[in-house]
Amino acid sequence: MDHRAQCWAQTSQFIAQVQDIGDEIGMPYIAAQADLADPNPMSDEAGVPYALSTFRWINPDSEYYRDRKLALSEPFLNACRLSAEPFYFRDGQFHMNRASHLLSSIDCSHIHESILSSEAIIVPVHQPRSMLGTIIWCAKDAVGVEDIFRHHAARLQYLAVQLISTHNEARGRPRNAPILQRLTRREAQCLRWAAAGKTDSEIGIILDLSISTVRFHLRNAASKLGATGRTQSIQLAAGLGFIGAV
Amino acid sequence: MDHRAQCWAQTSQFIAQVQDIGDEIGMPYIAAQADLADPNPMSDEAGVPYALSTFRWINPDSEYYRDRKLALSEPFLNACRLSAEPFYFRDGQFHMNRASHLLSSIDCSHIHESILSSEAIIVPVHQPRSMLGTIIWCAKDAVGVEDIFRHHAARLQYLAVQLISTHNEARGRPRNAPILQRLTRREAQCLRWAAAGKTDSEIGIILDLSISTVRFHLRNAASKLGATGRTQSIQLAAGLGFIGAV
DNA sequence: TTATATCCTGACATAGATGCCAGCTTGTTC
DNA sequence: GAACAAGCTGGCATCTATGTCAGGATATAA
Repeated sequence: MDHRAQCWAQTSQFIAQVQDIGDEIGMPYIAAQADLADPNPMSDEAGVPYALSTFRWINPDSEYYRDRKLALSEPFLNACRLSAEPFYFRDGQFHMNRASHLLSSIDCSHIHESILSSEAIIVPVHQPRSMLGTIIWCAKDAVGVEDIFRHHAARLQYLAVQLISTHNEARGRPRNAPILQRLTRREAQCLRWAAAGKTDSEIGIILDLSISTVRFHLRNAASKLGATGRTQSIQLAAGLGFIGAV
Repeated sequence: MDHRAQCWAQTSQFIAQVQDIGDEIGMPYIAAQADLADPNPMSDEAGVPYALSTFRWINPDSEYYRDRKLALSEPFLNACRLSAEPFYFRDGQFHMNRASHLLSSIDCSHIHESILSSEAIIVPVHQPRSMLGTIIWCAKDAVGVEDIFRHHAARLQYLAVQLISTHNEARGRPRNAPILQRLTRREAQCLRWAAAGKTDSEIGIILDLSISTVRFHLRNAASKLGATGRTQSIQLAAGLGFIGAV
């Protein structure tokens, strides 16, 4: 058995575990997406959505997984974009194990109309190369999600990360980079300011370099990253963590 | 007590937990960095590095945290860039709970010279907005990291994510976005191809649109993201998971 | 019907990025 | 001293992106 097939086999084991743990904790309705930017549902090797083959949903008749706005309700997705931690949904709000304002700005007022669930545990999965996925465990009625979350968040998160990582490796997407050359200090600095939208001449002023030098460093950085042009450099460097926070 | 102070207080609790669990599992030497792109060590509210105030290191005299190449040995960092899952280091190689080729291309031949540890558990923490952090638990001598990893990886990962998230919220970095407008299908498509380094006219050919239309969508996307210019749009969209995999 | 959102297209001028050429300094190693 | 790497700078021609103006098509919901 070659490696890809092995990854697919491992993936279906993780899929089963995800459903099992959902049944165990009383939140058996599950939505999963390895890449939120992908309009297609997350599917197995044969192209069958896991939502068909394994995962159950609150309303079994709805092809919820085809309309991602319904399944992975927009506020849930946006919350995933902003949080690295797992969190849960109850009483129309997001919560986690600590006091946080990260998710307080998200408008949840229309969730109940689109997702027929009162309580849910959401695990965002931020991945290399700027890929973002999520797994959501839902309950139909109130099951005391706060306690469930406190006891199982760590397991759920680790399982979610493993499933999505394995699934991605099986799909060969994102493509794994063969080499990783070291970026010099100057190259990283120029990239960071370029990502902030600065022009070459602005970067030159900021770092006290001439335009030519800024161009020199950006060119070298692009070549090390295997990128063609500034935008792709930014995309690759950001996805590998070379750029960092604003 | 205001929210930021609360986050700082919570952060030091997590810091203590990280050291405690390290002692408990027999891997008490710890290196942490919330943002790999930040040349400064991870520090508390007063600016004192956690490496000074709390964490221990194998050689207490070395100011290892000042030289990140030494502390967070280059191959460790590069492995973090490529993996969303926690993994461990033993016998000069990286391993995880499953068969994976993700980290096999990384050259580890010079690790023993720079990091005086034979075994380590590495938890990469991929965060929103393209920030990447890590926490590394090390042992001086062999302690059977394989079993430790199998039993504690989930706890370690959840703790690492919580610590780094709280620390970032305390620092107010990355800045939390107030609003998140929905990107339309076309806007997302144009962004994706722009991130791949395509020019407006190339995107037009790919999506069968005129250059004007491509420009129209990219302009709208930039305005929704609060970005000025194409490069910043890419950086923001990538960091929020709108672009996805190659 | 009237909004509203999404989507589509064109023209023009200016600023910026890119490809290509060349040369310079500084420090290290042999 | 010679050879080498890393960093730094300039000029020039061309392509690309951006700002600003204009117009219209289609569909869905109130």
